Amino acid sequence: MEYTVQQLARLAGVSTRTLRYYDEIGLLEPARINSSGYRIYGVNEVDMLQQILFYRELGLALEDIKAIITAPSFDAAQALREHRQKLLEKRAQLDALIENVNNTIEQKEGRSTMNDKEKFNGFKNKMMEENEKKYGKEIREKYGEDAVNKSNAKLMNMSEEEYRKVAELEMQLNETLAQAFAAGDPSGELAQKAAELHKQWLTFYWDQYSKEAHAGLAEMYVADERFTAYYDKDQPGTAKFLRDAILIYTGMGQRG
Amino acid sequence: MEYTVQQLARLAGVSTRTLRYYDEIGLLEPARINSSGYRIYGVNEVDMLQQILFYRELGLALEDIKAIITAPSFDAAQALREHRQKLLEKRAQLDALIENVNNTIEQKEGRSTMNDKEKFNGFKNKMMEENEKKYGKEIREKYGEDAVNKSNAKLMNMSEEEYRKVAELEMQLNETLAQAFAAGDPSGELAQKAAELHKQWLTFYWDQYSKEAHAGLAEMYVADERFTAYYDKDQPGTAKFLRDAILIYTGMGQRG
DNA sequence: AGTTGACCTTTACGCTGCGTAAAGGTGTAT
DNA sequence: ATACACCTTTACGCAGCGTAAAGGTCAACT
Repeated sequence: MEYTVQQLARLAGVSTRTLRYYDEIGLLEPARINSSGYRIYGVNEVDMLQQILFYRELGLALEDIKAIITAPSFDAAQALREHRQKLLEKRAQLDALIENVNNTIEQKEGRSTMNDKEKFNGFKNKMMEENEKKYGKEIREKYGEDAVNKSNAKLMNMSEEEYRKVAELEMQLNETLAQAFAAGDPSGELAQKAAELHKQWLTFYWDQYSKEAHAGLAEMYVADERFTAYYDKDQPGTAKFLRDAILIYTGMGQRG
Repeated sequence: MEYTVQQLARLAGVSTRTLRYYDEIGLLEPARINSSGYRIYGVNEVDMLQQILFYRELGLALEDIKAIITAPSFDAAQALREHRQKLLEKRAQLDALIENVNNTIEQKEGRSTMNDKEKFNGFKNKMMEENEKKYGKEIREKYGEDAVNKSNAKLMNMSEEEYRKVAELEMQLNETLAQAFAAGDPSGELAQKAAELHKQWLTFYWDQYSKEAHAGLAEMYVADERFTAYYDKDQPGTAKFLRDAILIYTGMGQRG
């Protein structure tokens, strides 16, 4: 099989510009050029491109990818380790940045700094935790025997790292939700993103996700005043808004 | 007070190019231009620049900074929250990348990398791990922002080969130290060799070595009982002995 | 044969935040 | 007068393409 730029591009899910660029920098040259000057790629090039895209997804620079795939004796694992080193340093920098930004925001808003536990507790308080478990019981009856037990086990079993992640997810969710609420459209991009974040957040507590259960919980946010109070604490109507967004997200809006 | 570009640049610790660029994009224009076309900055501009650099350190785009500082009614906290959102997303992406890279490395090396637990269990136990991190925090304060982050990154990044090396170094250190302790003289050849080995061992964990930090750690070996307990586990007094040897080795003994 | 319309080509600017010349004017001390 | 430190503007380069612009090619339809 032979392919023109566009055919290969479609096959691999990249743009034709990308392929021309790869040709330009000598990363992936076509098998041959036809009489009209068209780039013609063969099967080998398809394989090469797969490789290239694989490494690209790992975030390697094209120059590094070139070194890896053109020199057969090149130590790819070593290159990856060096790459990982860079990524880790980047993340460390990001962490420091986020810390600073957090502190600045808190300072600007006149709040004091909190430690992890306070953050966690401040977000979702004990009451909400109880509610979550309580709702879990209903899931258990509806969606399987030990879903709740697993959920609890999952919670108890959270490492500090996971703990941090879930707290972070919650922050993201709250922010996105607030912005989405301001925008006003539960089917809008922001609101759907909030629903997505809510799903991700849920998966920390629920062992298995289902659209039905997700939509069910959304309904409870409006039906149960304790949930409502929590989500409405800054902006009244947020719980309802979140429910609508989730119903749209799960596609369960038409049935209830 | 009035300043030329270079004077202001030196004052603020940026390049003159940066100031000209900020002028170019309208982020910070000089108070006036003198008859020769020189940029002249006044006290207001100094204050502005401080603000700009503050936000720049938080990683905001110059365009956003411009919005914040030029529009007095602008909600800086809101901008920061949106910025944080971006940072959090970036970090989530980075985490995913790192995961992928880790998996790829493992696969390529056929299980020759180890996870953190495996790395640590071999030689330093959990307690020492905590201590290392704890001391790391103090380094961070004393010797630079991200020394610790880099240190952790370095550790995560160790290949099996490097891991073996550090384990071997530790064995050598322990043996040499035991012999030196038996000999009794911290300035003696064996003790100094132990100090040297200790230094080499440290460089696996610290991104940059300095005599000051080395001597500081040595002091902590005596000051902090958890360190002491670790080094004294076979022969009481070993921690103290190692400290003395290191102080002599680093030439920092006279100051403490 | 002519004309679409979908494809192909090369050239080149734009994005971010400056670093780094290059080519030339200014200010001041010697 | 000369040297030297300072100032100016203009402009390329960096990574990895997106996005025109200006123009050939190929198959199909009128």
